[in-house]
Amino acid sequence: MVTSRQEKQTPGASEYHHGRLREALLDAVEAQLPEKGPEGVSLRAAAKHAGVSSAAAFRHFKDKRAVMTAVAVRAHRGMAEHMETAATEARSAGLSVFSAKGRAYLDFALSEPAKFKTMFRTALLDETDVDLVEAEARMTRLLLNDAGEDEKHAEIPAKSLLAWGAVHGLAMLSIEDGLPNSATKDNRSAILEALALLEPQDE
Amino acid sequence: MVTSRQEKQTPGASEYHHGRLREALLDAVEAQLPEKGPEGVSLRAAAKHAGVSSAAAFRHFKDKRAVMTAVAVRAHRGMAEHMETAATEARSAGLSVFSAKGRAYLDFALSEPAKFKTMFRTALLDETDVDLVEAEARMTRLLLNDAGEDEKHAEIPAKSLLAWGAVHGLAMLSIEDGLPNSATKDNRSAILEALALLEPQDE
DNA sequence: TCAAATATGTTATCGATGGTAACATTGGTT
DNA sequence: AACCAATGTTACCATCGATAACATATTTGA
Repeated sequence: MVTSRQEKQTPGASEYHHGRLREALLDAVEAQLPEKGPEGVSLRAAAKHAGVSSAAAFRHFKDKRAVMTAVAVRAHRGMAEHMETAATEARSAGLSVFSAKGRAYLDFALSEPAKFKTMFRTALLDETDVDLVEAEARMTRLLLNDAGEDEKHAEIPAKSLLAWGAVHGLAMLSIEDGLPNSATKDNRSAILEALALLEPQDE
Repeated sequence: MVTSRQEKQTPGASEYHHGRLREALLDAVEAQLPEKGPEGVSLRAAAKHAGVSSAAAFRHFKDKRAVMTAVAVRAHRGMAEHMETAATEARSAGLSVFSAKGRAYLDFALSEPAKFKTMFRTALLDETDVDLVEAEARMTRLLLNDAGEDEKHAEIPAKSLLAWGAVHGLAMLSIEDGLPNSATKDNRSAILEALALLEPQDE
């Protein structure tokens, strides 16, 4: 199932240039991700998948780190949209936005574990990349209920930090098989039950 | 600072055999861990560090996975002892064993981040290894306050699961730079404050 | 005791990988 | 039409994990 090079509109046109190699490479890396994991992906395999030579990737990315960073940006954006959708729906349905976000976070982590891991494999990423910084900031805003809008250096409330850590930790433990079998039987519902304890009940 | 091969007692003895190569290799890998990370360690570098040829490692380990598994076992045991010590001290001092364990978990993660990460990089580990299974079970028992002793398939209380996830997630986020600067300024105290919210206050 | 068996080293080599240099082709600009 | 930047190619390198064939030490047991 090798995705052949994207053809130009003009059928007889030369195929020397790919046309959208950058995106094709990112697609190919994402396709490897579930099976190979964030550290196991190969640029050469991605290039071959895109129907292009091994060295071509370096015309679009400085190095492998730049590729992984772009993949992480994609993942961050995908997760943010997933969470924003869930939050909007919950709001208009009069349900808890808090637990909707938590459920969406967990949903994404469990359904796209490799993308989720990639987002946090900082050793593979260029954390100075502006797109990545922006994507991370968007996630942070989402997780903190846009509370920190006043200033960048606002203190994170302990309760928010706790909730953030809990969803993240349970998601991570779940997808890395860090929980014993008893919890793994149906960890999604068990985790949601645990997170429900954090529901901000008007206080 | 290359650690030369361990000498035998008899000075004139042949140096063809190392004597404790297995342990020396694990030491060398651990030494690489902080800088290279769990996925960045090299068996060849470890062998060179131990003063031995590249292929020698495979006389003591089936493959790289077996090496990383042994490192993870060491890390699990180290962390378990750290937590047990903290728990014992808290108990005899009349302090909260719960928060002592949480603090010890966080301590270990923050002071030995690479070892901590290795423990949860399941893609690198052989999870069928008996030593690893045992070490993980010991950690699980510690985290669940030995509550699950009745049976292996006991349900984990939601509160325990929440606390477990929270410490783990906050530790992970902290060492992977997943928290914004505001929380990173002094994340240890901020995290401990967050965890304090979970203190089981007799209820 | 000493010879065979076993354990533990070594060297040579393989295939895959990320990365670079030198060159080729294309398409846009003027 | 001619140039030039963008984007592709081939050839090559060092490093890595892994294996095979061989060398040496240690242990075992007749």
